[in-house]
Amino acid sequence: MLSERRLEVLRAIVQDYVGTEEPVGSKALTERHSLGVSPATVRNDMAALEEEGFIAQPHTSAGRIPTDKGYRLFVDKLTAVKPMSGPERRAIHNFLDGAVDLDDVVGRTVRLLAQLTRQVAVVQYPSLTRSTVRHVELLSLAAARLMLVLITDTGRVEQRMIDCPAPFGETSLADLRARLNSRVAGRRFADVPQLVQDLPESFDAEDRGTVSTVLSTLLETLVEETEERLMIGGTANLTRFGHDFPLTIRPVLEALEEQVVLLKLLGEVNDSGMAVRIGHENAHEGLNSTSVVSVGYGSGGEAVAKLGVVGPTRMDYPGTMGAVRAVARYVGQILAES
Amino acid sequence: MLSERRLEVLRAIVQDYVGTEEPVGSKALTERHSLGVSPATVRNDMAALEEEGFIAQPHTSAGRIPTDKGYRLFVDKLTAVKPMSGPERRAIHNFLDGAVDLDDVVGRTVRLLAQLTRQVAVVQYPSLTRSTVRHVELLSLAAARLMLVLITDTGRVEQRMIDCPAPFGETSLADLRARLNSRVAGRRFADVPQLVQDLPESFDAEDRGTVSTVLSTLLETLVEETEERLMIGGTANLTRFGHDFPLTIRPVLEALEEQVVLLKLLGEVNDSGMAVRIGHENAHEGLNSTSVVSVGYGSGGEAVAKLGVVGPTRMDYPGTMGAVRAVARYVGQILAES
DNA sequence: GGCTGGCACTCGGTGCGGTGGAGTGCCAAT
DNA sequence: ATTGGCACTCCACCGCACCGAGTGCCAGCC
Repeated sequence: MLSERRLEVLRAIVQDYVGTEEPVGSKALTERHSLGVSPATVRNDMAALEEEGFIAQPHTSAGRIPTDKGYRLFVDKLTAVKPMSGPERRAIHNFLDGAVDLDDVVGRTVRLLAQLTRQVAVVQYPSLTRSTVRHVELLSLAAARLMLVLITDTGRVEQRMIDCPAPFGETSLADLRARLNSRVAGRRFADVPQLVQDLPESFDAEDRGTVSTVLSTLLETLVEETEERLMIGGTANLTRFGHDFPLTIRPVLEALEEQVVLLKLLGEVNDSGMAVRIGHENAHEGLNSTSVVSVGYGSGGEAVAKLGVVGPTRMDYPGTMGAVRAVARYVGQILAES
Repeated sequence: MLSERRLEVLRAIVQDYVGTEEPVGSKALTERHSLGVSPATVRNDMAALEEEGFIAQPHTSAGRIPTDKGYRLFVDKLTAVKPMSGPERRAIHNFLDGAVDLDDVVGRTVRLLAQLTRQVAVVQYPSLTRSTVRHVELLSLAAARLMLVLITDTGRVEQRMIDCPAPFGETSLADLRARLNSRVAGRRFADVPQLVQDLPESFDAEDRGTVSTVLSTLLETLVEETEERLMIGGTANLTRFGHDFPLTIRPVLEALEEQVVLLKLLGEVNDSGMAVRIGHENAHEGLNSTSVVSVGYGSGGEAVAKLGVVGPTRMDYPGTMGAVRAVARYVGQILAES
């Protein structure tokens, strides 16, 4: 195992490198941190750290930079989430509090997160399958044309057009609406399919076709929308990194445009409720030089969606994690209130 | 006025520069285009064009590049919109046809446009004020809690929570819903305010407060949402330009994140229904080295929103304009069908 | 054994002068 | 009005030397 001081050296290297964006040498380290030892000693420690794969040098006779493995150790053992200050927390709350609807909440969250972390922010809309149904509405638009509107407890609304196989009377419509709602209101979307399974049977033969159509549209909606929506922002922050970066920025922007990739990115969340993926830990190779900090958020105790930040592996992990956690917490509150 | 041949030279310069991204010289021009004159003659023409401000040289003894004014002349007089080929048109239609709801239509449109033009695509959601009301729905969520849902003929849906000053009975609710719809359904959103003005008066005193609250929420929604929503995509395409571009790309990304700027960007549309803003013609200075091609689209004859493309001034104008026009046309069709 | 100062070495970054080539402007001739 | 010829300009590229930060290693010291 590495000695205490060597870990301290690694921590110092990470901190300095994050700050300066330049490889850090032994002399600079001893000057900026009171390690109580000479540069020569630090050099020995660095050699050991390099041997173990925590740091690397871009070329002989340059300073060291942390490897993905080094950042991993730093995040896991050498640092703690940095909490937001009181004023910051208030500002977050105030900013989110003015939102008028779900789109607005998500939009504000993205902007806020991008601004706080000065990185790219990604916010997933509250998922349907993990939400509960607040209300199902059926509107008659024309003789054989219906509109289905789904409303979740998180304020999300989905709608679909339905062409009925046969005209559907206003009373049948009211009937279906009432029965649907009594069965599914307040229940989780995931449970809807089995809750409505036997519904067509209780209708007259002539209406049964339409009822089935409506139900299958409803179920389709649940499936399609499991492919979640999300919003991103702060892409301009990408330009703050590496001066080399046509090469760096291109694949990142490309990855950010693919919903599927992004959703995977937010990925699983660990014990403490927060996930940090560093460099090559991200499956998508365009993101091999970025890190992702993500966390679930929700109106109640349970997570209904995720949000996170994408930035260079060389990022301020404690600060970023603090901001992400704080924002998630307040978004949850806002959703619960609405 | 400039002679015919000089215009021809300008056209050749624009085409070559767009293709090669490098300043074009007199010799290269005569080789790649059959102008029927010698390089020396072309040099004279170039000197004249430069005198008039249509082209410029980055430095003495380099080739010429078109100025904004040069592109302007090119777009206005020297070229025509390039129509899409049959297969391309079919592909566009097929791609858009699979959309399940408005978000999906807009999302697909953005991706399509970005891919066709290989530039940044911007698509505005159909505006509320220029749409007509399909239906207004009022749902009772709790004793004194309502949800207002607005549905437009373009498939857009807006919802708002309403806290009532007093409990509101189911019959009153049905009454209000019916009266509201009979007044506004099929009418333009812009006309709604005056159509509902006298509605509270026809209700009992006890319900009047709630009715007013509902109406004011409705009107607020119209106002807030006049601040339109939009979607952008294809930002990765920005990296294809100028190798110099931390400086170039940064302000563009920043501008793209500001809704307000973007909406202004789509701007007015000229006679032919298409607007082209070149370089400094864009008010926002981050976009001084980009051009914007925009056009209105709509389900009927009338435009309900706009879409467009943002790219370098050095872009393929005929092709881009063709793609933008074609996409707008097909999106209009899709919206009309739904 | 671990820490330190000293020292030779490596290697990327920077500044400089020379060269080549593309492109221009001008002019005299057609 | 067009053209070929010609001198000139200036950027891009190349090789070179130099500088300095940083390293690895070693001998000495605690």
